Amino acid sequence: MLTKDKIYVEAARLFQEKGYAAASMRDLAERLQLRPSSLYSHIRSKEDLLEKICFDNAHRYLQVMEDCLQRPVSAAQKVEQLLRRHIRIALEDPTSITVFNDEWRHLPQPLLERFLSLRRQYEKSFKQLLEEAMQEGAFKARPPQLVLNTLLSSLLWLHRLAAKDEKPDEDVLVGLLFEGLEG
Amino acid sequence: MLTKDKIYVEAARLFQEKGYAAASMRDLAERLQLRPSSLYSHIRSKEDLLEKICFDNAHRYLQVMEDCLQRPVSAAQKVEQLLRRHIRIALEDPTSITVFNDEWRHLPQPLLERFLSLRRQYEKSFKQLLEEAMQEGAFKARPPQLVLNTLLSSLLWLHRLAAKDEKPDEDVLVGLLFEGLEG
DNA sequence: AAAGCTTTTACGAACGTTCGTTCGCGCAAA
DNA sequence: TTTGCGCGAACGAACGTTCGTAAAAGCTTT
Repeated sequence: MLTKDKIYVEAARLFQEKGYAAASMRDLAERLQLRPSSLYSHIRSKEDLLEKICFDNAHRYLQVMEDCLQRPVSAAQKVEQLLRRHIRIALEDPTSITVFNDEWRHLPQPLLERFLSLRRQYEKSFKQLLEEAMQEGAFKARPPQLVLNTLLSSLLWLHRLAAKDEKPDEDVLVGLLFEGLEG
Repeated sequence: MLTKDKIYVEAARLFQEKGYAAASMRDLAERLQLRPSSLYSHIRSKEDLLEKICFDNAHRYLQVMEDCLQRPVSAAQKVEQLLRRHIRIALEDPTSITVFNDEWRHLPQPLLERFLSLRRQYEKSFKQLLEEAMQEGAFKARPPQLVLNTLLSSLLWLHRLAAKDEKPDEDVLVGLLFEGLEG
């Protein structure tokens, strides 16, 4: 594995454990058995590490959203597929998801604004999909904005459970979330 | 208002905005129109600020839990009351709740362990209450541990909405969460 | 395969900055 | 006269990062 990639992986772990601001480049170097200055042969700055982790995951979620939207199934089924893939990501890669979820606010401008824009785009798509499923009569829960928020809160909570090794079963969780939607 | 109290209030705001590690005592002093050194006439350290905010809120939640548990009503009604008071706290005081919720991990040992112990105690009571309501047949959603986590994730997400001034209506939210429980 | 050249990587030392905090002084209220 | 508060100055520590150097690795030409 390339040193560069190792740095990104370990950085995600470190940011997860201590938070971006409390994590130091000297911490990071020690974990990689390097001197602090050596890091800069591979990366440009600490902020770059955060940037890559945040945007890679943002694009990952947006890609999943795109995949689900263009499937030839009902809106409700699209939502289910979206939930499943969301759950899988959070359970399989809790480390970088934690950073994506909790540390993005330390992005410097103008990256912060670009990141928030991607996030709004994702939430907008999600909300439209929920509204579609409601119009189909598949979901009774309302209003869409609040349903979206409770769903997202549960999905973005998963990485904390995964980090504690309390991974819930995907089918059970999907069942629980769906029952709440069908009312 | 006493200077000391002003410091705690402003510290909570600052920690909310920047996170504990990224917030500096010089920031804090400037917002209070004081020089950094003057802070230390009133407080002992930055860590003390975090400690007070975290533990005050932990005790607040535990007090609410105690109140709800000893009411002479059904378990399901206790849960409803608990949700309502939870929601009210998060919407009315999102600032200190954010710190309580996101920044506790920067507590130094042994405070961290004491804090986590309070948290476990709270979650244990909540879970027992949910199980009771399930035995009464009021709730169909299962398993208790997962229901607890989805509920807590929604409740502990509220402060983010409140901070964005998107406060949901209490009755609507309780309705949504309860429908999910009743299945 | 050996030699020469280029690029990549690791390093020690050090830079300027910011951090939390301490100290002693002066002023104002009690 | 004591007590409490605000302040300027300064401390040592930790921070992200830069720089020049030297060894290592890769490539090209013999």
